Amino acid sequence: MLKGVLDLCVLAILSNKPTHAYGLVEALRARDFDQTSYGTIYPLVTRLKRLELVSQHSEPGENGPARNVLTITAEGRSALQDLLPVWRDVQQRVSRVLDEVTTSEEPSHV
Amino acid sequence: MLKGVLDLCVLAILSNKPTHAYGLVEALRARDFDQTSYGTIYPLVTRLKRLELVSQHSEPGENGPARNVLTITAEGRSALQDLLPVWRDVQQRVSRVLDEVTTSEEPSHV
DNA sequence: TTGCAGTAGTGGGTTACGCAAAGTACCTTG
DNA sequence: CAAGGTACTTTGCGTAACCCACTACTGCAA
Repeated sequence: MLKGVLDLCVLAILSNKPTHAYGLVEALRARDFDQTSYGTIYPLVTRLKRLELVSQHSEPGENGPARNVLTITAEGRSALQDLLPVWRDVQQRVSRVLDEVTTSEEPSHV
Repeated sequence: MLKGVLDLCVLAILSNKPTHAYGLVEALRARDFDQTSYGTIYPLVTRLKRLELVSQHSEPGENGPARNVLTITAEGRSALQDLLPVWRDVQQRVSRVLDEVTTSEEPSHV
């Protein structure tokens, strides 16, 4: 249902600017997705490539080996636009259920 | 990371009033969790029982077989209170990443 | 008795995430 | 030029969640 939010995040980041997988991990970690590791991102990227939502091309590394830079495709942007409302929808549904809790709880402490 | 939101929803509903598993499915479906099925809820409930977050007692069914009514335990309420901020946190992190998209996208077509 | 609606439960398949480890290419230093 | 460090890539395994399909049982109505 809502697993795959990482896909969404990766597409979002890529829609800003092309990045290589290693950079994606750094970007996500900088955004408080601390536990995100290479073992999570690389298979995810492979999946996105297979679905042709991102394309990959090699660039000579500035200080290191060549980098496989990932660029979001038109299809990827389209998928992103499709997924955005899905996420917002899930978010709303969950929030609505959770609101029932706080409403029924007396706001005693805190 | 955020799979398991259903657990959160179930706990939230149970915190309002005790319900049997069958009723949980109905409650969730009424809240637009359309694809939620018995095969999803029953194992989930079993898990919650094993963790002692909910307790179960049998009640004579009004129109049908006896119902196994689920009640949230104190431990369950505590877990719920712990999980709530986690969800809100994930929600915020994701939203922040996704905001980068809409910000960088020019609002041309719809 | 048959049939149907309400209720309970299980098993399998798919997929995603996290961990850990390893392998490769480039640069720097000695 | 050799050694080591760093940037980068890749893979495999384990765990767990969700969905689907199926079975089975109870009670009531026709």
